[in-house]
Amino acid sequence: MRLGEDFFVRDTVTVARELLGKRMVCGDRQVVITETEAYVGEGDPACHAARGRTPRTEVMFGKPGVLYVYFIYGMYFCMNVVTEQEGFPAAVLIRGVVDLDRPEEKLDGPGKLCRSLGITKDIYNGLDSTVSPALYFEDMSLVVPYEATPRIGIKQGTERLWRFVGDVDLTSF
DNA sequence: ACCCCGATCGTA
DNA sequence: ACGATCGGGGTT
Repeated sequence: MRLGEDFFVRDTVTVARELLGKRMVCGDRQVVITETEAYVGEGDPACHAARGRTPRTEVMFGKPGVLYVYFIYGMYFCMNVVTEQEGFPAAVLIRGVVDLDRPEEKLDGPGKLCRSLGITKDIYNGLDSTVSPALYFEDMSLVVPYEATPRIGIKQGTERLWRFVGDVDLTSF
């Protein structure tokens, strides 16, 4: 069952935690989410929208469930899903997944998973995952133990434990 | 127009 | 721990 706007419109930290163990369908690829981070509004110094609305961060202010894909370090893309109500800029960064068909293939790292899944800004930024056939999320009633840690690669806001690393067990699949 | 640096990755 | 890499966002 596809995750809809009602799932993503909630508190970002909750959505980040609950995305662990959810299935992500991207074209013919099926992966399970194992690592996420929450970026929450203009009061979060690590959030791209911390300094207000800009052309890049526009989608973060928009509809929950829409993808925010950005380009970084001259060579990587990173993928987020927008959360909370329209007008409040927040999103969950997808940092790690495992391939359901090749569980040994760990796609750990936001740049690596976008490269492997072919997720680029020009095609995927602004895509609505609640209606798009190209990329969407599904519940798969998987219980995932997790730990919360500081977010990776940021210099401000490190005191917030908004990175979630799941211990995903796929042996029942 | 342009400068600077990043929500990274791979290797050491 | 650190260097590669470079597009483009944010500011001038």
